[in-house]
Amino acid sequence: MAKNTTIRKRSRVTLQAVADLAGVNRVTAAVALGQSPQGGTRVSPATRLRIVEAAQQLGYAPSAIARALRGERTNIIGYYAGYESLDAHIPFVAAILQGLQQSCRQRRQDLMLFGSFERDTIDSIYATLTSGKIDGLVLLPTPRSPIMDRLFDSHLPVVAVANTHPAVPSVVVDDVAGSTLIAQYLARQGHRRILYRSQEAYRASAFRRQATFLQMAADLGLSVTVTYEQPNHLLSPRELAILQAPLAERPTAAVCWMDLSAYTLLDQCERLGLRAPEDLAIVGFDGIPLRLKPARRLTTVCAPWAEVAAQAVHCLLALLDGEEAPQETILPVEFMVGDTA
Amino acid sequence: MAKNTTIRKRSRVTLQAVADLAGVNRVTAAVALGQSPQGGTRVSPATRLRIVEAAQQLGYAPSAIARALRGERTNIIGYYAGYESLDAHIPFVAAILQGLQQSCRQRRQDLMLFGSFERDTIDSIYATLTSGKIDGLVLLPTPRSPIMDRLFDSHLPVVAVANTHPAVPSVVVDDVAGSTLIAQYLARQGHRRILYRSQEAYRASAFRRQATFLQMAADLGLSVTVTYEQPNHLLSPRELAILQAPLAERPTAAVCWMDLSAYTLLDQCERLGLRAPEDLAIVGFDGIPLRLKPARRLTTVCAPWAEVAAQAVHCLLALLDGEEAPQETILPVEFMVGDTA
DNA sequence: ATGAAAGCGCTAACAG
DNA sequence: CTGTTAGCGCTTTCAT
Repeated sequence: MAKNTTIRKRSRVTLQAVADLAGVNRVTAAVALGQSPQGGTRVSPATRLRIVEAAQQLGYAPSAIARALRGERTNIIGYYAGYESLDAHIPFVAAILQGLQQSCRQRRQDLMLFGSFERDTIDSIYATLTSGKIDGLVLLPTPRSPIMDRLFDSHLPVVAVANTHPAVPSVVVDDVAGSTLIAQYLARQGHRRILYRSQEAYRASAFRRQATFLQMAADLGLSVTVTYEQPNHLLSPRELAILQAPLAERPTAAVCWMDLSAYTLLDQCERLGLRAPEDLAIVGFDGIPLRLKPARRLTTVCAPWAEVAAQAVHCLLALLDGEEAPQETILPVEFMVGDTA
Repeated sequence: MAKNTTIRKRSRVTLQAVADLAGVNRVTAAVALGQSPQGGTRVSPATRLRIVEAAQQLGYAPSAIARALRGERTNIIGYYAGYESLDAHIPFVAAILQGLQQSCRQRRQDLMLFGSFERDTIDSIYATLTSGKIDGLVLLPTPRSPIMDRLFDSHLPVVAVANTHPAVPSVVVDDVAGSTLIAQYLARQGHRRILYRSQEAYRASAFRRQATFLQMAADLGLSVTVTYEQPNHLLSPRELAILQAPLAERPTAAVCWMDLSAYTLLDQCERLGLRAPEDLAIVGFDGIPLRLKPARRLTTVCAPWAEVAAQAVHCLLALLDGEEAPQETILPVEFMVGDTA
């Protein structure tokens, strides 16, 4: 019952075989079948027909590898997100992947995904990335991946997404506008004491959001306390203390640097008996439409992450074609009122 | 202000360059640097050292493309899921991607993702897949992709995940055990009239779940009505009618062929004023732990999809190494009681 | 309109 | 221990 399978060794149908069957030279076949410049004039219609038929009959498929070796271009682009950041369960990641996948297909590029584990050495990752399989890399700069600096010295073209990096062109969302909208909304709702929930590691984007928010809040006369979430998004002792302070001192709203952080806060607040938005208004940042209805519709700033990824692919291809790419592309965001603030 | 970037043309450091610098022949350098069989004995320690230093100095990275052309092996494996089935927002897909990514990294393979649009022709997809960039393919057989049959005629090694396909080895979860557990649980809870929510298109796995459930239900004396969900998982008019029938006729439990379907049902029931589980118990199938707390904790069968993907990679690599692969690998599932049934 | 030559970067097989 | 030869499949350039 347990039937097993082995494979016959793959024997590729080569251009030579097609040429032989059609009775012409390899080159003639190549020109007839490929999308060469002189394709139209070079081969006579009759020969071309013979060649095409031969190819069809043999099931010829050109070898992308040979082409790549010859042409210095693989038409593969890579995505690398640093340690552990390739978890597609995270809506942000899923959106990026979606955008990459679609734009790659549109531009006839193949997409290669690179993950890595903690234990992988920089050298091994660097080697993988620069082995020549990919023409260029879309990169999510993360603080924990010191690979970045190595990469920027290499000759591999790189475009950053979501976080800027001084050394390469990047595609980001309008963190300034997003944070401004949040501050204005909360001020308009009458909030005066705000908790801003940030994160330790330096990320350009998170930093911009925070800096902008603090600036705007100051302008609007809001008082802000900044805390830093723990790695798992859980509440730190300090955050606990702040949230359980006497009513008159306690913040009435919390702004989180990203949605996941906000959802966790929401969850923890429920356990503490704090209702949102009555006891604590909660706002996030990301706003990806979810397949699965989450427990609460978060008030947040919607960022077009898929579009960010798509733009990054376009930039990368521009670079590869020797064109210029803008150092920073900023995509607009939209404020979205949910039921948590 | 708008600084722009172009790239210097990539000029690869070749083996020849390293050899020249070290004052040896290309081949000697190749042997010294590569993981050749005679690596240990062939090159003298002194020469090797010179070569390694030269390589380091020049920043030599071997060309994976050239190796692939030479060795008939790219060490890239592909994943293809048919039209539109590469949406990482779907937890199932995310889990598969996760499993692929991790196992690929472990086995030192690179992972290439193939998506496709409705408008892509079979030929173009087929060409992409068989262009020689990948050594083998992990495939999610879906009813809407007639590419399958073409692929199985090609020489590209394929392993199917989630759904069996007669032509290739496959890795699936234990649909029989899962459906059995569900039927037994519902019977034990005292349910007698069940709605089984299936789907039209033929999927081996969905079919197994349904057939098993019907069989078990019959054995347990449950009466089952089968409906087929609409493409968007929404309720069909017939389903509406059934759910709103008089209390004495109405089913007391609904079993959905997959979680997404169950979540949608849950959502719709709320709107109809049907509470779960009091008015209608709801059970799903998939059970992927979610990052975002969903509105309800679904009662479901947990399937180890990431593990399925990992196993598929192992199978594929076995095939590629000329070994045998089991025609069908079945991974165990686990029944998980949530708060919807 | 077609063919011949050369070479992308690498490595297995055989000399020396 | 090291070098030479040959060729993976393709395409660009030059000659016919």
